[in-house]
Amino acid sequence: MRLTTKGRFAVTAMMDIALRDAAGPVSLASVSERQKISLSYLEQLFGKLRRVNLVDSMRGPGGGYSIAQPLNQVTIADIVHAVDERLDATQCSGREDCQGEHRCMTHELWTTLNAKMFEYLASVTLGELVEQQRQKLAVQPVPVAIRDKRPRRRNSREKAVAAA
Amino acid sequence: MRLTTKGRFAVTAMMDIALRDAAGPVSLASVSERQKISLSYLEQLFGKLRRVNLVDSMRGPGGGYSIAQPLNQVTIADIVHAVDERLDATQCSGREDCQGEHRCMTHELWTTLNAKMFEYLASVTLGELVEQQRQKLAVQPVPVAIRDKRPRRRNSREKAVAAA
DNA sequence: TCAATAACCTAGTAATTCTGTCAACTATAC
DNA sequence: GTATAGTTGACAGAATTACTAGGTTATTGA
Repeated sequence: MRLTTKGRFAVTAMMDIALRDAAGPVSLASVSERQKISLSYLEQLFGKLRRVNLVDSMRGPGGGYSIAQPLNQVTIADIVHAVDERLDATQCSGREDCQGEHRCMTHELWTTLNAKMFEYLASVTLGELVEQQRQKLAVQPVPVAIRDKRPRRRNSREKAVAAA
Repeated sequence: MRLTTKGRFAVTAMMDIALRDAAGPVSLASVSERQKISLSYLEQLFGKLRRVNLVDSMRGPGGGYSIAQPLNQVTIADIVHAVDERLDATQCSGREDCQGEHRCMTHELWTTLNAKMFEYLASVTLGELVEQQRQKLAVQPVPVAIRDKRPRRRNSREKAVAAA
C-alpha cells in the first residue's frame, strides 16, 4: 500500500467524475482542465482503472468515463491499489517460504503498519468523500455547460491541513 | 503526507532500534544487516531523523543511534514526515491566495483525505508498534552479541496482509 | 464519407529513489 | 598517543517511478 501523487491524482479524478457523471460520461480532457492534471497522465491512470472495472469508458463525441460501481462500494484502497502498484518493504516479498531470522524480522516489522494503513483506506469509500465534497462545495452535480463560472472564495483553516 | 518505501524504511529502522537500544546505542551497520537496507541509505535517512531530534547519535566504538524521545511520544507521522518530504497534490500548494474555481476545486478535493491520513498516522506511536512487535516476536531486547542465531519459523497468515 | 471528439497505446524524458565510494571527523581501547 | 570502530557528509551513478508527447483507433454527427 503505497501512497504517492499517482494515487492522489487517481482519487481526485475519480471524485471529479463521481461528482458529475449523473449527466453522462465525463471526458478526461475536462477533468484535466479542472484538476490541472496532464491529460496523457490521466489516460494512463484510467487505463488501469478501467482494467480493474472501476470505471466504464465510452468512445467518440460525448464519450468519456463514468464510475462503474455504486459509489459506496468503491474504496480509496481500491483506487490507490489499481494505480499505485503495491509496494513491498520486506525482502522476502511476502512469500510463504520466508525463513531465517533476518528476513522474518523485516517481514514482521512491516506487516503491522502495512495492514493498518490498508484497512484504513479500505474503510473510506468514494461515496463518503463525494458526499463530504458536496456539502463543502454546496454544488449540485450539474452539467459542465451550465456551470456557474464565478470565482468563489475558499474558507480558510485549510492551510495547516494542506501542509501535511 | 506521502508514503513510500523511504518512509517505510525509516519506520522499520526506528522500530529495529527501539527494540534494542535499552542495551545502548545501535549502529546503523547492524540495522542495515538485519533489515537488509543499504547502509548509505540509512545514513541519509538518519541524518534527517537526527536533525529533527527524533534520534540521538553517539560516535566512536560502541556508538550508534538511540531514540531521543519517549517511545509513545514519537508518532509514525513524525518519522514519515522527517524523511518523506511532504507531498502536495494541489496546484496552489495550499497557499492562502488560492482562488478561482479550478484551483479551489483541486484544493478542496484533496484536503479531506490528506487530513485523515495524517491524523491517522499521527495517532499511531512508535511505542505501540514496538509493543505489538515484542508480543509477536516474543523476543526480549537483548544485545546483539548474545542473540540466538537459530533460524525461527514464521507463523503463516501474513501473506494476505503483506500483499497489500 | 468526412470531420471532430475522445479513448487508447507506445515510447521517450524527467524526477526520484536507492547504492557505492570516498574522505573527514570522534570517541574509546590499548 | 595511536589504532580502531564508528558517525557524518558529499557526490556520482544505477534503477525505478512519475510524467509528457505523439500517434492510432473507435464513435458520433453532418
